[in-house]
Amino acid sequence: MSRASETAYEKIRNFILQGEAQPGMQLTEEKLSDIAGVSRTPVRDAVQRLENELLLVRSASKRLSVANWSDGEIDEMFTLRAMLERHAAERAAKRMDADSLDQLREINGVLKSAVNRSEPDIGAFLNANRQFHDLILNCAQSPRLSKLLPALVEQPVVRRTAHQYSVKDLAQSGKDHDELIAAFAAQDENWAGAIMTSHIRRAFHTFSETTNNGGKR
Amino acid sequence: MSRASETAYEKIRNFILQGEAQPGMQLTEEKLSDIAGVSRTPVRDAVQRLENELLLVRSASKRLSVANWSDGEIDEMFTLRAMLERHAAERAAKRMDADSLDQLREINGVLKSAVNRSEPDIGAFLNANRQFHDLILNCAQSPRLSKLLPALVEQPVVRRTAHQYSVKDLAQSGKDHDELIAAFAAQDENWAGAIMTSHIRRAFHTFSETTNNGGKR
DNA sequence: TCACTTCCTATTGTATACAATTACCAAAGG
DNA sequence: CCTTTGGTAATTGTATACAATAGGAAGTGA
Repeated sequence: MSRASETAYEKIRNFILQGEAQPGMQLTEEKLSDIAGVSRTPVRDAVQRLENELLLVRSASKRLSVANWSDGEIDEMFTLRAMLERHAAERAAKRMDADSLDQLREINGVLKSAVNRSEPDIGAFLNANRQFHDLILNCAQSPRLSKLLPALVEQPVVRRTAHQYSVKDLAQSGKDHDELIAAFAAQDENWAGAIMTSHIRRAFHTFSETTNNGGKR
Repeated sequence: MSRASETAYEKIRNFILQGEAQPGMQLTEEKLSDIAGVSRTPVRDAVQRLENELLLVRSASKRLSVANWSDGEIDEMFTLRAMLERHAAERAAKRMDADSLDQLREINGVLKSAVNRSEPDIGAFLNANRQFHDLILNCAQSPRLSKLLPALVEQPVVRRTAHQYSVKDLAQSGKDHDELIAAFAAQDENWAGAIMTSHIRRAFHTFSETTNNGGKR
């Protein structure tokens, strides 16, 4: 995307995710253009994107506010994400080529080395994890899916959990990826789909525990 | 949404769906603002929405063009739609109240009366059908789902099939709705989900036949 | 005190002018 | 004949001014 529009998106997004904005907080386009340092025009572009990702919501009278997720809605989000990522994994398993497999292995290596050290590097972990899932999504070769999924991934979760992962959770993620790679190598779509499903379920479980929302499904 | 922005959305959408625009055709924001009769500002809003629905696509250099779906992509769209609508039906089955049930019955009545006449009223049928599915989506009470699904429904299909439905297909749709209503009344989520899945599959099959794309899955 | 009306203000929506980017084409050089 | 390079026109991106609309506070009457 264009420069101002993109920086607006990123700055507003960080503003929301990294704690400066309270859920439910009212915002105006002008405040956001101050934050982003650009005029309202690109801000409006960014806002529309963030509305699609449901990070921002508009009241009946067009007023903007920061989304405020209920536990039930977060649960639902993980459920949908599990459905769609499973589907992506299934498609990817049928379409995976040797090059992509190698890349997956490499990314997974980075991910593990970020975890296997005295002080795990959460940033590097999250980054590699994202790359891993993005690559699978690409291999699925579905433009629709590529539009739908990113709006579901990560966002409302990052702020609350980024510094709360346990080493055990991080290690489990690496193991899941190992299994996924094996499933892709075997071109076994059912296996890949099943692993992906439980992978996301685990992510939800981790989320529920670290945020003490009861972990009910 | 706002007036100009909304009319722009509708006019451009009609322009695409009702045959004036060829798939792959290049467009400019200025042409679109001529079509819509408003300035570029609201047009850009509308374009962003239509990009999300994948009716418009942007080339690497930001040029706009009308989407051109391959058979495989349309297939994929129906698959995703089936997944999400099934999920919506399952949730709706657990949350359906007496009022909504009555409304569903009423809408279904309208739908059938649009079909059971010497000259079926396709417009009325499509309208009632849409209302039916929208109501189910509302009952599912999932903001995420309500964002994701509408971008998948109907669009790239309407133009090619609107006047091609057979009376048999239309009648089958009414029967599916009967079964869905029964499943909702019984609050049987598995039943509702199963019916919805085959309902969408049938829609895809009908689509494939009437467009002679081979109907391969 | 409560409801209702009426302003004023804050906020969003739209148009337009201008800046920046990109494509297109023609001319030059190999 | 092909490729490259420059310039120009077309197109998208951004800022700003203004219009329209919604919210809220102050005032009025019962």
